[in-house]
Amino acid sequence: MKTLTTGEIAKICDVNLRTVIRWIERGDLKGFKLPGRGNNRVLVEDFVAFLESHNMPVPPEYAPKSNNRVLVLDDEPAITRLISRILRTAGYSVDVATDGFQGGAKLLQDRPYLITLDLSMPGLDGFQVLDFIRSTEEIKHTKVVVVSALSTSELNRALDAGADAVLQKPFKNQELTDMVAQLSHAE
Amino acid sequence: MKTLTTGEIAKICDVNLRTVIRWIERGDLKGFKLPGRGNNRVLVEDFVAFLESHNMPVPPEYAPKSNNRVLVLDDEPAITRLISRILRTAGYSVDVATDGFQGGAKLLQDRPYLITLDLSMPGLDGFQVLDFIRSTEEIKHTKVVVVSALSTSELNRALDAGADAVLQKPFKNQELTDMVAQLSHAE
DNA sequence: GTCTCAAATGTCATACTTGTAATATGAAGC
DNA sequence: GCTTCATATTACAAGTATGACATTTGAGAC
Repeated sequence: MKTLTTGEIAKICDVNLRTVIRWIERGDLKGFKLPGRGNNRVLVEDFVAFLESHNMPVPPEYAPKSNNRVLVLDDEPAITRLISRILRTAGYSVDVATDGFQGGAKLLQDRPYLITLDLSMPGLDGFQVLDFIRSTEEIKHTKVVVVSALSTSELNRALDAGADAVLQKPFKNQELTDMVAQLSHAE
Repeated sequence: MKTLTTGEIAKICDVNLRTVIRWIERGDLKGFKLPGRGNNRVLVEDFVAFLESHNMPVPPEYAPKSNNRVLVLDDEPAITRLISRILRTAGYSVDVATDGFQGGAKLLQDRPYLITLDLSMPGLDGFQVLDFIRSTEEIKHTKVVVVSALSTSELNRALDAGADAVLQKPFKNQELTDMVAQLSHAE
């Protein structure tokens, strides 16, 4: 549970420490007090919410949605290695899940900006996964890139089911990076 | 009777260990000393009371929670229906996941108190799931009941891997409810 | 433009809290 | 026995809250 002190916030916002305390007292910034003399602490998430609600710049290290966090979900290690190498080289922060359980857990735990999804994993229906993602509030905004060797008509079905993009195997490195880059710059 | 060390509390509150000791010395935080060198210990309930009385954030894993939320993970609808009917009748609030992705996602989304886990789901290695749960901070405290038709030796392996209890199929209704009840009242 | 006023923010001194570093000692594991 | 790790202790450094007061900022009014 990472917290910030008034001094740290003062430096980040380039204001006086006294001012930060007043923000907290006034209720503009949510915080709490330590038992001792009542030193203030602010949860990082509350601080970021404060910054955003006032259109203040959010320092990159606290930006929650750095558009470059990607989760690769595929059961074949050869594929995950390939994709993660390509995307890492392109500057993305890549995490890998090799089964459905890890995939679902990491998606909700880390909230990556984008996920690459194999449509045909053993014991896992890709369309069902797509549907679950789109109907779950916490992750419905996740960009989904379907990577599959299935036919074009199946891939179109994936687009209908809510995929943001599809990539037919085999693919060229640049096709993948272009696609991910486009989705990352979308908003 | 779960207790916390000063180091653990320091991490949770994001303060220095020295500070935690001062809180205890000053009487802000109720604790007691072990005989040896006088290492401090704090009851979880006292710690939570301390947090609440100072309006400090309480980490979800210590928040007073209803011990009756259960997630059933199994790919066979017949099994999920059976288990969820039994547990619902026994008064538990039951959610169901029929594939690994849903299982992982719902575990991290809803943080149920207990999960029933099928060891042999298609495309999903139950031992790997167990390992993932035990090594992921947010959910490592989840009670895991393995339900399987596998041999006793495999079930023992599951216990070694971190399962809190195992249930060999076929089982009687009461075996399941007894087991879940025992784990729910464990702490 | 500039005057005025009010609100917000900065400055400073003081007292208290918390962090840091080094060291010593018990706890836990082998 | 030994090693490794976490914790307690000490003394000191650094950070923070508070109050009183100064300064800046922005919005009207003229």
